[in-house]
Amino acid sequence: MKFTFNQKEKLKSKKLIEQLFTEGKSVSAFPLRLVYLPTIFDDGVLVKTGVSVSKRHFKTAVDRNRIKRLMRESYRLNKAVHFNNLTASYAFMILYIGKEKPTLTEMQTRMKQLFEKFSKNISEEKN
RNA sequence: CGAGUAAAUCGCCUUAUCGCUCGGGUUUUAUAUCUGGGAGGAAAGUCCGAACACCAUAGUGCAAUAUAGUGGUUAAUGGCCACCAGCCGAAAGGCUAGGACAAGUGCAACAGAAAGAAUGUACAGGUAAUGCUGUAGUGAAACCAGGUAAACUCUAUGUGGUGCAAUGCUAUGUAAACCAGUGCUUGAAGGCGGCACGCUUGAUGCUGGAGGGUAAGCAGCUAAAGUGUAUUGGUAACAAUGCACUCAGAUAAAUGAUAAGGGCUUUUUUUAGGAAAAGUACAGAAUUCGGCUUAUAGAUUUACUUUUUAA
RNA sequence: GGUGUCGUGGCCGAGUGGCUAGGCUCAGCUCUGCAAAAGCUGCUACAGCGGUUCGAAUCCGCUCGACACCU
Repeated sequence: MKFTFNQKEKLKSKKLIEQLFTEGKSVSAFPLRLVYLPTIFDDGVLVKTGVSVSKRHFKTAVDRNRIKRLMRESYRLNKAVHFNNLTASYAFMILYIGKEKPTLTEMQTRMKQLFEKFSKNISEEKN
């Protein structure tokens, strides 16, 4: 896996997203929250991910864009380490539930914690 | 110099690494790689005006609604420009929904004799006599006429509706299926701007129930009332002509992240060199334009005013 | 992206341009041995900024916020 995050790796289908929120499970590492659901994709991509920030906590579009960009950036840099040995394929949605504007380093550490929690949950489910 | 007024402009830069997105080329159709482009003055609010698209855009009457000095400007406007008038300011200058109450209807709390079909206080003047006349007092407005239309209204001028989630095409699924009601020339239900008249379409229909599918792609989608500049006409808004340029097109939604260096501002320190710290606004395209309004750290330019105060 | 509706004390909610009703809550007092109930008294409001007007919650404009609808 490379440090990429292009169109194919983004979660775009409206239908899938609705299914994800109704049936999916979640892990959280404040201020992040990951909703996931095992899914099979037609185009052979292992993981599709979307990001989201609430309009309630951040009024202006500039702030929301900034946080989403940081989330995408930290996802891009950290996904290789954690998902290389993933067996099933998943749909992800990462939500920002905090109220303060984060920095990249904060975001990265939280993202790592989130993924560690996630892989722990997965292995427990198998056992 | 300070204080102020008006108009206009800019609103961080450079390099490297890792990414995102659109167009083009090569290779392959999984991709890989090369190359070019990639937020704003307000992209915002959606307050006006248009372009464009659809609604099968006959007509008459009644409603509804917008604007309001005069002239000009424009594709158009409720915008803009010039002039007049009124108000504010010492001035430069700013603000103004700025028609009509002698067409009709309404409204005017409290106070006051009295705010329209009702009557009189004090003082002064005057008379044969009397609110007959003036002043005071109340009030935003008062001696008999007025005020108020961002009150109804009248006058003049104008106005179809819905918005790119418009609209067209393709794909998937089944079902022109089932149940109940209603209707088929004795007319259900629509269309013609809101209502009425009138006109018109009209039956495999319309309404409800239960149930099924999609919620995806393409076009619309960016070369235009375009941008820059010069000249000419016009007091100006603006117009005409010449030359040059091509400048985002995403769709769970790209335009980013990090590092280093440099600008700029403030503070501290230092003896005029520098050093350190902090800060570097408002804010993110979504069919496209012309305005208006609102937010905005800081910087620059031009023109003008100057009562006071200092020189 | 577009269209529309609304904003009055802590909560609900009425209001012709002329002193912003009423109920619930809260606080104090009366009553009680103490509470509850009841009674009396009080507190806190027109989303913000301008304009029209003698006077604005009300009329007009702008701004802010909340909610609903259109695929």
